[in-house]
Amino acid sequence: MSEGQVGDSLLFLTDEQLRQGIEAMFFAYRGFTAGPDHLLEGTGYGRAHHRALHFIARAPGMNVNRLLAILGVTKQSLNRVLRTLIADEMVESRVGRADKRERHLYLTEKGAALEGQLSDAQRKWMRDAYRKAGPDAVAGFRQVLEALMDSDIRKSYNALREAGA
Amino acid sequence: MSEGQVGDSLLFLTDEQLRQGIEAMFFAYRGFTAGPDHLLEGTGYGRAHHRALHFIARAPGMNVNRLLAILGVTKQSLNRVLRTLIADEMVESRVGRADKRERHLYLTEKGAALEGQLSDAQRKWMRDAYRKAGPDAVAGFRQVLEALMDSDIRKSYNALREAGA
DNA sequence: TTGGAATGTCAACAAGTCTGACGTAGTTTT
DNA sequence: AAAACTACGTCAGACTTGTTGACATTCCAA
Repeated sequence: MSEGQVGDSLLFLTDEQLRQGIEAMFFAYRGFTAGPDHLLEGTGYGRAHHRALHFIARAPGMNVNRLLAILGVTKQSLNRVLRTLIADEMVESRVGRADKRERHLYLTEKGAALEGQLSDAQRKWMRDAYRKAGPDAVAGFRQVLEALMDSDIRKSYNALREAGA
Repeated sequence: MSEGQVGDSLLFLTDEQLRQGIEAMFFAYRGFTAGPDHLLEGTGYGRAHHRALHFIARAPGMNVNRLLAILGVTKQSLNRVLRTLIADEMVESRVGRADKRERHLYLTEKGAALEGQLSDAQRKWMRDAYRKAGPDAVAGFRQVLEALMDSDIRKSYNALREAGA
């Protein structure tokens, strides 16, 4: 692509700067997921289970379709994860009252305990990074992340923000 | 971004703020990888191949062990990827001059062309996000990402930065 | 009431990761 | 020179997580 070295105020957009950003994103994502991944080692659960638990905790009563859209996987893929979580009594699936086709998802006590453990580890990692970088850096971080999202995904993200805030 | 309330300098460390950061990271990573993933659809290659191509492009002549450490996978896993890339003449593996046990990796013209395509797509996505967020946000973004890395990984990251700059 | 759409489940398969064991060539140590 | 170690490749087997295809149930609207 070779944006060529433009002028001063755009100099941070050289290919080299962009490449560094790409690599930073790659490496940071590893650090970001390492804690929960490690906690789940040998439990029979993996990252997919963590994600499901996270969003069910975040928006209890959510139906499967909604969760599907958030996670961006096929329903079959999610179903396998959900099946084991339900069998292990981590998640409860209740038939919808208004529409009986729907299944609404809730964490059990056991599920909430596990989710809390994973969440704590990940939040701690995130908090330490935030502290190191400082509040202004955090604001910028969030701005760039939001700009990196696909526009459809950004809708899910904002819906969750509003629900959670 | 609308950090909402805030005001005092520590409010950004509430659990809710941290959860939003975690979700933003998750969703942003998806947007970040979607371009190359889509380009590779139906080519027989996947994200693993992209990563290998990226780092070989970044530091040509790198040996297998070094690449292994950067990617954080086992040699068996990397080997499968590398085997197909070499068979398809995307990557060339040359016996080391000083130490003949080592294999040094280079992109062929064909490999460089493919890597360029993938890289262009990802840089374009990154550039657009950077433009939307602005230079100050980018600086903060990079600071937080660096703080999110595991310390071992940060060494690889910085080694690449020095090599590339 | 009947047919289509939405929701969710079951089954089979593919990609990519892992561990473990082994082979070969080259290097270093003794 | 022999022994030990290192770098790399490969085979085999397993697991997680993603995919498509087929199917059952439920709802809604023509």
